[in-house]
Amino acid sequence: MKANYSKQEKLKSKKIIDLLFEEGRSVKAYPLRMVFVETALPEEGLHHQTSVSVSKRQHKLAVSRNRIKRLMREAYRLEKHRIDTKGMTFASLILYTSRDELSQAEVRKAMVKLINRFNDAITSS
RNA sequence: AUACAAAUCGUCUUAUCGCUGUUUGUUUACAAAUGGAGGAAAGUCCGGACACCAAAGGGUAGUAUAGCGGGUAACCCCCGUCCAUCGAAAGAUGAGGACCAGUGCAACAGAAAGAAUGUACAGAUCAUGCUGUAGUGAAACCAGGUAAACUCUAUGCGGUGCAAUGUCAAGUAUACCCACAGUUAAGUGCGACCCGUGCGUUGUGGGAGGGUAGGCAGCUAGAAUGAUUUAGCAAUAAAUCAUCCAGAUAAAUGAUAAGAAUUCUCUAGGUAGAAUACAGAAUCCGGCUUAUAGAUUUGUUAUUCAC
RNA sequence: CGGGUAGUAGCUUAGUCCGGUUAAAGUGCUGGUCUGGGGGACCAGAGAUCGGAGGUUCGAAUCCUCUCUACCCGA
Repeated sequence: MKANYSKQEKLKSKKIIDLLFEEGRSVKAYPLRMVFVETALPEEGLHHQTSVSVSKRQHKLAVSRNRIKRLMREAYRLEKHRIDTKGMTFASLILYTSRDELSQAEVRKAMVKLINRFNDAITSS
């Protein structure tokens, strides 16, 4: 699998995002938190759509929010081959919960941990 | 050495892996080529362009501006200049029209602060607040002061904003629109009020559509940028030549590695370590205001030293 | 993109429109008295240069300009 993260893989539907906050389950790996739900996706041939989010309350400057989101996207791009959806389709949203700005290495390490816990969570259910 | 003014830059290079606009080629997802944040993109404080709202009405109210002259598409902007205040100077700052149109206001002190009146001393006088000085106060004998007090004068301002607006496809209830004919009472649109003006309710005929989630246009070639010349004290304008320089939409512009540059710290051979500001386009321009590590250039002021 | 509200003792509010003598009140805090002690009541006291900067004025919490923070509303 190629290590890219293009427009088609981003979660954009407002309805699915509302569904996530109502019915989604979550796994955590500091400083990240992933909310996910099993649902049908608008794009054909994809097993997983995701999106990233940073709280405006915790990071007031647009510059720092942009930087954190870029780091999260980069980490997801490099590590998404670890995701195993077992043939089901999932939508998810990754949230950043820390007030501090971390380095790329730390975010990537957390992303690996997060994806492993996600795999465990959907296997056990 | 010090201070003042004006202007500029505000990390760079290479490799690998990605994101995104456009073009081309295969083909419907890849490949190649080529673009991809700022001086403030910010605050949203002013002024416009553009679009729609009945035709873009009249008056009142409201609101903004305020020496004089010029610049500009326009301005609460910019330039020149006079005056006032601050500074040793260069220079900086200024909502700087009118209290002989009217109304109001002035704590404390003071005889008296506005249909005013009278203390002490001296002088003058037939006599007297008649004259001067003192005293209170920010302002005191006069038809004073105060308009960032109401107000007056002059000038400007219709409203809403690209989620404007147009268009395409999907699709369902009669709440929508147009034309004609009759009706003029309530009501309602035109930012507020008054005037004025449009609509109205019924019938006939025709067109089509609310809400929801989308695609496309608007959407970036412009009061554009750079250079030169000319006019002008200047702001700025004109001419010629050259250039194309972000268009995302749950929202691109990034990550890693190596090297270089600048600054600081330790040590004094040079190595080692740390840091590199403020901050991220969302219709587009012209300003203002605020944030900003550090670096550079030009001009000017007074003092000292040297020649 | 557009519009609005608030900021004053530790906390909650007056005063701001229409400038003036010591910025007012409740609660909380500190000390004292009453009680064997606590609670409670009573008495006394401290605590603010009015979010920040500049301007107008003789004088500014109040008027004007800029700015910061928090919150709300509309499309």
